[in-house]
Amino acid sequence: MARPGPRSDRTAGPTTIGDVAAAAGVSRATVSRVMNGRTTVDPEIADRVRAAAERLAYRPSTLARSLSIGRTETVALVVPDLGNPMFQSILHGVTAAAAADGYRVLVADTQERPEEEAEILAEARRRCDAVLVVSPRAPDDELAALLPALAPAVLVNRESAGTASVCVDYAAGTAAVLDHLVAAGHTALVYLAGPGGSAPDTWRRAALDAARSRHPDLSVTVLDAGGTVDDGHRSAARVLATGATAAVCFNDLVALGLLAGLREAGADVPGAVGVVGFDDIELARYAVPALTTVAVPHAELGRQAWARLRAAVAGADAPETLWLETRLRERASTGPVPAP
Amino acid sequence: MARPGPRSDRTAGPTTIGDVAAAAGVSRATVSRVMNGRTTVDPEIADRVRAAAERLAYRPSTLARSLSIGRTETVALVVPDLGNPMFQSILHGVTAAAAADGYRVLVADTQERPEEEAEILAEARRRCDAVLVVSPRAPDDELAALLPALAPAVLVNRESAGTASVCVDYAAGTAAVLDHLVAAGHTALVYLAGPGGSAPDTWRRAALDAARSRHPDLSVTVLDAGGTVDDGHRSAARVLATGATAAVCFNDLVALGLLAGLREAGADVPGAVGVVGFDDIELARYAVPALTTVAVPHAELGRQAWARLRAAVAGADAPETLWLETRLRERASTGPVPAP
DNA sequence: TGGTGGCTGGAAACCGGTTCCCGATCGAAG
DNA sequence: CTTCGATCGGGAACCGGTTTCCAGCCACCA
Repeated sequence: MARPGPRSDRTAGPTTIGDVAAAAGVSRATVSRVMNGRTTVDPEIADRVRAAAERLAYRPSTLARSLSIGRTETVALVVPDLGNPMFQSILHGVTAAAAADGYRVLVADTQERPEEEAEILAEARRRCDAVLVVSPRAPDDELAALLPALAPAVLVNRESAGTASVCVDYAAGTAAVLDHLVAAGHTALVYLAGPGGSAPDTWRRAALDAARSRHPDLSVTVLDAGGTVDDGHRSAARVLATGATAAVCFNDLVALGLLAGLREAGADVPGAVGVVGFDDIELARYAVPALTTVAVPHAELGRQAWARLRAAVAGADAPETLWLETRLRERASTGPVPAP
Repeated sequence: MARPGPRSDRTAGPTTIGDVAAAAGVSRATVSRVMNGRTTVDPEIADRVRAAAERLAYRPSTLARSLSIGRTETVALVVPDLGNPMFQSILHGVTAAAAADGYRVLVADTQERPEEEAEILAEARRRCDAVLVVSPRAPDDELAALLPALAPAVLVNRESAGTASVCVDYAAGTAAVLDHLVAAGHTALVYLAGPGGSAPDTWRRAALDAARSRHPDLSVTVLDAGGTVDDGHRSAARVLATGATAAVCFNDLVALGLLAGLREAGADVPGAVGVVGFDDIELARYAVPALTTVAVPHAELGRQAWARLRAAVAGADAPETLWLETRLRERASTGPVPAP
C-alpha cells in the first residue's frame, strides 16, 4: 500500500492524498497529477479522482507541496516598525500585488531593535521564497554581509551591490521642497531630521547641502527629531527658537506633530512658520492647515517591489535600482514668507 | 547512506541535515537531537555536530521541520482592508504579541470582496496553525458553516458558537457617547452608518435604539455613509441638511472626513455641529478640532487575540467572548448644544 | 562469569506531497 | 499476426526534517 495510506486507525486528521488515492482506487501519483491539471490522465479516471477529492473535502497540504516543489509562494516583508503608516502602506501595496499572483505575505517588524534585525531577517527569509527588506538601520557593511544569505531579496530605500532595490527619490523631492520655499522667499529653514543613520535621512541631508550651494543665502538648521508624531510635537519650541520661517520634516508624522505643537504654542501656520512633510499619508490633506508634503507613490512602490521580488524568485539578476519620483503637493501649510 | 545525504554532485542548495551529519560523522538523527537540545547525546559528539553545523552555516529548513512536527509556528490574519488604520493596529498588536512567543504572522486582505472571503480564509489557514478572522462581511450562517474547517480560529468583533472571540464593546461605547451628548443638551443627532451588515455597525444601531428608549426626546437619524475618509467627506451636506446638532460617525476615518467636509461647508465644529468618531486612531487627537472619539484598546486587543490564538492552537476549548471596554475621549470636536 | 539494566546513537518509518522511471497496454503499421 | 511506438499510470525515490524502535555497549551485581 502506498505510504501515507488511508489513516483507518490513526486519529483522523485532514484527509491526505493517500485517502483520496485509496477512495478512487488509484495511486498517489495519479491523484497528484489530476490535482495539478496534468493532461496525461484518462478523463474517466480523472473524474473519479476529482469526485473522491470532492467527497472527502480534500485540500492538498501547502506545507508538503512547498517542501516538494521547493517553493512556498510566500514572501516576507520586514519593516522597522509596523506602527508607521508609511510601512503600512507598503505592506498594503505589496500584499495586493502579490495576491494577484497567488502569493502571500509574511510580515515581521524588527521593533527598531537593530541587534535582532539579522536574525529576524534570516528567520523570515527561511520561511519564504524571498524577502523584502525595508530600510533597516543596519550599517551598510553589515547589510552587505547579510544579503547573500537572504537572496533572493529586494531592498526598499536602500542600495547594496548585487541586490535589487526600489527607492524613493527623496533627494529630488527635498530639492523640490527647498526650491519651492526659496522661491516663496524663505531663507532661514529648519530640517527636522529623522532617525540617525537611515538612508532616506542621509539622502535628504545630501539634498540640503546641494541646495545650500545652489542658493548661497539659504540657511538650514538641522535639528535631530526622530520619526514619530511625538517627536514632531516635542520639537515645536526648538523650531520656534531658531527663528526659521519654515520647517521641513522627516516625514508626515513628524510634520503633523509639529503642527499640533505650533498651534499649542500659538504660532500661526503658515503665517509665522511654514511646515512641510514627506510621504503624503492619507491624513496629510485633512490636517489643519492641510499639509504641504512630498507625495510618494505608495501603490506604485508596492507594485514595483513585488515585480522585483517576482523576478528575483525566478532567478533574474538584480536590475538597476528603480528610483520612484515624488511630487510636491502644495497645500495650506506653506505660503510666502511673511513680511518682516 | 542516510537519505538526504551530502549533495556532492547535485547543484548546491542550502546545507541540509544530511550534510552536517556527514561532516560530523554521525547520523541525521543525532544531528536532529543536538539541534533540538536533546540531552541524550554524548557531549563530545554534540560539540562535533555543533562545530560542523557552524562551519557549514547550517540552518534547519523551517518547511521540513513544520511538516514533520505538524506545526508551522505561524498564524494568519485576515482582514477586509489593510488600508484601514484600525486593522493595521490590530496587525501591529498581534504581530508584536506573537513574535514574543516566536510566532510569525501571515497577512491577507479580502479587498472587501466577500465572495472570495471563504477561499482566502481557507487558503490562509492551510499555511498556518490558526487564523485570526477580523470582522468579515460574510453573513452569520455562511461564517458558521466556514468556521469548523478553519479551526483553530479566533474571531475579532464577531461571534459564532464554538469559536473564541475578542470583541470591542461598541454598544457600551455608543451608549456612553449618546449619554454624553444628551447630557450636553443635544436631542437631534445623526449616525453615519458604516458598511452594511457588519457586526460592529449592528451593535452600534442596537445601542442607538436602546438610547432612544432611555431618552424619549432623543431623535437619531441614520444615514448610510461607509467606512472611509471620503465617505465622511461626502456626507457633510447630508448631515447639515438634517439639522442635527451632532454627528456620531462609524469610525474615526469617517469622522475626520466629515470634519474636513464641514469646514469646507463653513460649518463650525463644535459650534454648529459636534462630531464623534470611534477607534481613537493616532491622528484623532491631532485633528482640528481634536476629535472626540471612543477609544479602543488596540494593543490590548492584539495581545488578547494572540492569547486566544495560542490557547486554540494548544487545543483549548473556546472560552467565553472577551468584551473589551472602550473609553470615551472627550476632545474639542464636541461641546454643549448651541443656544438656538 | 553471566545476567541485567541503563544509555547512547543508528536505521528506518513518517509527515504529505511531486516526479522520474519504467512496465503494461493499446492502436497502428508492416 | 507480429512489431513498433506512444500513452497511461503505478512504484519508488525524493524534498528535509523528527521520532520510534532497537541493537550494542558498558557498568554493576550476584
